[in-house]
Amino acid sequence: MVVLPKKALRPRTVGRLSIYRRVLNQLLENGSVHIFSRDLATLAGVSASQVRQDLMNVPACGTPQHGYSAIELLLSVNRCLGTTTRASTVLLGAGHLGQAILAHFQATQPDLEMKAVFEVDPALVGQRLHNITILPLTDLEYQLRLIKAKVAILAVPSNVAQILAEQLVNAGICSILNFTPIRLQLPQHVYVEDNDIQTSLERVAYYATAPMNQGVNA
Amino acid sequence: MVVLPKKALRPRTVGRLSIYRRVLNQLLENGSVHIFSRDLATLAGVSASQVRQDLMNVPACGTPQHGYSAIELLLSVNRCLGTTTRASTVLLGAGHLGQAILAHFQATQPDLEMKAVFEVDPALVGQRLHNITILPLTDLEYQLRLIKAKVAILAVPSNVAQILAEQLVNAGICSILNFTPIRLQLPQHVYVEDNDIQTSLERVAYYATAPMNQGVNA
DNA sequence: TAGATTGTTAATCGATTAACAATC
DNA sequence: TAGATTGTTAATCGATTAACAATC
Repeated sequence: MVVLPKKALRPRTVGRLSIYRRVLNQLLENGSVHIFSRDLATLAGVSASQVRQDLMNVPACGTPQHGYSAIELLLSVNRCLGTTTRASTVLLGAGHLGQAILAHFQATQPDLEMKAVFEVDPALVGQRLHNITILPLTDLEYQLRLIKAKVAILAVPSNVAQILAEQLVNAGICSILNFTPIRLQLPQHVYVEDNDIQTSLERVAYYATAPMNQGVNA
Repeated sequence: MVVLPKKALRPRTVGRLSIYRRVLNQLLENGSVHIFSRDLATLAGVSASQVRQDLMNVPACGTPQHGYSAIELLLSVNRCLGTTTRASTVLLGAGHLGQAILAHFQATQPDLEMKAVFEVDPALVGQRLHNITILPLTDLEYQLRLIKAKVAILAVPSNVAQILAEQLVNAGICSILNFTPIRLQLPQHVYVEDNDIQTSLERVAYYATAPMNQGVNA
């Protein structure tokens, strides 16, 4: 096991490490002490090769006899994904989807800290949601700078997605989780993750009827 | 342009065709008649090569002078993705996320027809949501067979995800949109699309702080 | 016609899987 | 020790990009 100079992980690797982390937490709750790559693979829905390949980035340290120490591996993955500082986060859009996302925050406590919720609908502005006051979108950029927001979650109507995204970037946001079906046109340095429910729906519709013979599974 | 015997499209291709479809609809609303692969590419956030590669599956028929006819291309994509029959769909879980998904249905009318909503919480059972009565999870399999459900959307707590998924498959479901963070263990013939908000959150968190130098964009 | 674009094939790139020496 | 597993490199697979003849 060789420790390389730290390098950015690929998005898919980060996704799988995040899954391994959850599996490990679950295992520890159930009293497991050690785990083999094969078993971790099964629980995470990937191949054993993939697990070992991913763990090269962590880095992990297993033995042929017991595999990996569950607790050590978990700590190592945490260190790799960087739980040290919780990035300052804002949510745009307090509709059903926005509220569902806030509920996720409550339950899972990711490496993010929700600092503010913004909303156009005047009926919602001023209300409190999970202990966070809903702010108007009018002085968005000022507020973002004030709280030094780094991450934004975009759960607003399509027609305002691009213009709001540009304001976000202007105000220093560097990572966006985009729930709108619009493909945002932004500078390269901004990380954008699209979570497009509309496309997801159309894909399950397609495979409900289409010839799905040759194990085309996701 | 050669018409090949129809073959299942790959998930990513389906996703992009779904995006092209939306872009084309928008263009037609704005009065565009023709479109070049390069412009479609820009609007969809992909390369022109990618667009032409995808359109080989449709198939499309463009000219060097005007590119593609927007309306013909749209119809062709629709035919390819198969809008003919709307697959019978059910939603499991009527929490915030479930309600947000139902709202998407209202707005976008995908190639799915929502037939029933199931929920454990007795307080919600019996209520109506977007004109659909919320049913209890007790006689799930019977109800699914009754309405010949083909697609299921899973928006339930993690701890019941696997057991419910198995019931779904038993009752003839062949395509699942999985919003839980659990990786479902199901037979190969079932298409499962994971839309894991928790992982999405952890990924944007990672790229908010991590070295994100070499255009690692999604 | 001249020139830009299409449809398609070839090349590249990245991600996953297989293989295997080292190891406990 | 014998045997199964790790860490790592090589091979494969699939997806994206580049190239270019055909074309309008």
